[in-house]
Amino acid sequence: MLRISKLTDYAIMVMVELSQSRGEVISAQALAERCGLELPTVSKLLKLLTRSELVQSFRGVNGGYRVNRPSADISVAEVIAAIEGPIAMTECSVDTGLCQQEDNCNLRSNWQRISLAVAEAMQQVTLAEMARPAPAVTDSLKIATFNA
Amino acid sequence: MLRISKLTDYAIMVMVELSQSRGEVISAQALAERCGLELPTVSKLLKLLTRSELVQSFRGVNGGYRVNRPSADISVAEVIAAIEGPIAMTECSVDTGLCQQEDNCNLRSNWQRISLAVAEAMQQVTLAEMARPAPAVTDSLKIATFNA
DNA sequence: TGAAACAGGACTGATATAGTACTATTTAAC
DNA sequence: GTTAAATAGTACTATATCAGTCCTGTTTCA
Repeated sequence: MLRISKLTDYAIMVMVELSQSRGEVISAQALAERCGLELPTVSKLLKLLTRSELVQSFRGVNGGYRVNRPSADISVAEVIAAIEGPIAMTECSVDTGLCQQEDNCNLRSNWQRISLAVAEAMQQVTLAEMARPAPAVTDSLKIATFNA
Repeated sequence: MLRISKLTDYAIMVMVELSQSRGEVISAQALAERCGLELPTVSKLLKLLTRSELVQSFRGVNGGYRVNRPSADISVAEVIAAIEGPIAMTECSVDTGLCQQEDNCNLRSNWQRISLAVAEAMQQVTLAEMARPAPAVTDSLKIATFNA
């Protein structure tokens, strides 16, 4: 169903929560409680988010996590990439040898193009926007025509 | 990584192949050979595609499958939906009770909005386009700003 | 009547995801 | 210095999904 994983969904929740207390250092425990998630799960996410430098960690007593950038500067795409890796729709012809028309298989380049469009869409949605209610449907993200 | 399943990838291959012989009835066996896929796999896909009325099936000797609509009228979104079900990014608050801020949880509506945008993007890409090489990157699918 | 082909469902194995646990390291406070 | 709080890293397990296969039944043409 073309969906992101539960963990990524959680990660957005955690990031939104964290970025609403920007500058403040918050422990994984506190975040878990605020988000209604399990501590081990939240810890796992925060480790990944730290590696991608979306959050900064502080060890020791009174340690925790903090976002540095304002939430309007952090895109959903960044969070997805931190948890799931690069956004791509298919491995398509990665494991080829299958497709007999390999040479004139145009699917691959088209999939890449679609992936790019989706990635761009995600890049334009910030955590600040995720924290607010979505505007009316008529204001939805719009996709320009695919045709050149 | 936000990807469609292998089966959906295969389904696009099969549909592109089928729609290049529009009007002609082609057996699952023949399609499997042309696409370099296993017969059982292709059969499975064709059954799903038939249920979604993307293709028409004919039983008995000399039976097979056929697309009725021209490839320019069939979108990638339709094929994805036939195999994977509706396009949606998250179940988000489907299994809630987790999120303590349920009432003012704005994530859900935003995810729906993003899903809608992605679905629209897929709706604009036709099988005819998938069969051709992708235009230059500068002509990529573009997503208009998320902001109202 | 027999063979070709699809329909439907069930089953199995592989892979990915989700969740958990354990050990090590860091840091502040007393 | 010792202790407790907290993150870092890694490994493990269970579950769910996905991919692939197979079997039985039905339809249709020759």
